[in-house]
Amino acid sequence: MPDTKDLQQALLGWFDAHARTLPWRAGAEGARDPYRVWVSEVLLQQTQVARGLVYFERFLAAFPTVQALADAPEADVLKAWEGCGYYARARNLHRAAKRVAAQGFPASYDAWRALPGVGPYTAAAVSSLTLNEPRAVMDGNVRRVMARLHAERTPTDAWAQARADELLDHARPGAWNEAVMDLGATVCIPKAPRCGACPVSAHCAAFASGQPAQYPAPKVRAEARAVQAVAVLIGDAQRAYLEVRSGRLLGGLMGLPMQEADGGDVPGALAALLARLGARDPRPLGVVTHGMTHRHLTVHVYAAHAPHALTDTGAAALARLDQKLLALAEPTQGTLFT
DNA sequence: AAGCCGGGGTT
DNA sequence: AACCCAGGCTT
Repeated sequence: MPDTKDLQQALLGWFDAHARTLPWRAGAEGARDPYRVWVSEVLLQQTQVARGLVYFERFLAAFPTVQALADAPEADVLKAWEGCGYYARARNLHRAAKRVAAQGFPASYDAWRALPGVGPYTAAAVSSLTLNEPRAVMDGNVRRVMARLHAERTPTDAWAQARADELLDHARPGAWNEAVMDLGATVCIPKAPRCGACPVSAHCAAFASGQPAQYPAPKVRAEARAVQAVAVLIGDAQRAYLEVRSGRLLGGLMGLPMQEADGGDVPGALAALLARLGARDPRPLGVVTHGMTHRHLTVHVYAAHAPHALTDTGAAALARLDQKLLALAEPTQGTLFT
């Protein structure tokens, strides 16, 4: 591509003037603190920067070093991750920290890629930012920027990675990667790109087309499945019987006993759940709806009695779903507005 | 290649 | 309420 040098110079010049100041960007370019960069990149998978900032500070306060993380019980790690979602990220980060604490930080892209929870994106980010290794990151921001530069409506992963590889500035790979992602996050945004503020609009085929937001075409998404379930509260909002969730959904976190209602058979699911718990005297508390990417949960919550040990709910790592379920049990303090 | 895994923001 | 966003792992 003839104008690659111009494009690189324009974008890096913009980045040098407008880079976001973020707590994981401390340290020399190409030689950043690997622990902070790694934690931030895992945290920022599927999480926007504004929200990631809160979790980053909380996580670093709880586990200031990779050794501290490796030494912590998994329950403590999940507690620090509570509410952030995709909890496999936290469990993989914890497993990987044990390896890093024993063997030292990986010294290459390939070594990073071998850690659990580190895929092509995270390995490229960490190896470029901390080792100055020339690896082009490819995430949602980069895919969108590449699609627009080339006016490509349907960029595949392989195509976008190849375009990112072509443009990578090998002299400053870390800064380049941050620059492309900052551009995608703050200027080349999905809905209404701010082309007037873009340092590379002169190189952009989508801008030239006059319809930059048409690139890339929106992805077809699977419809969320509606799921009915019942949950049983034994105890109250502060102390309740909690189970460790197993399986893929919210696995590893604590939560109220819950039972999916196959075919929408809520009474049947309630009966089955009460029988499993040896619980009696069910009393309806309310209904909670909770959206997750691939399903829309409607949970019918009942209070009941059973001889089970109660747990301090404030100390357990709970998903947002369970925080909503427990909120139904809060004592009614509603005299102010009645 | 396709489906699964949370949660929050915007409209 | 409906829609948008999105990396890694599993199958």
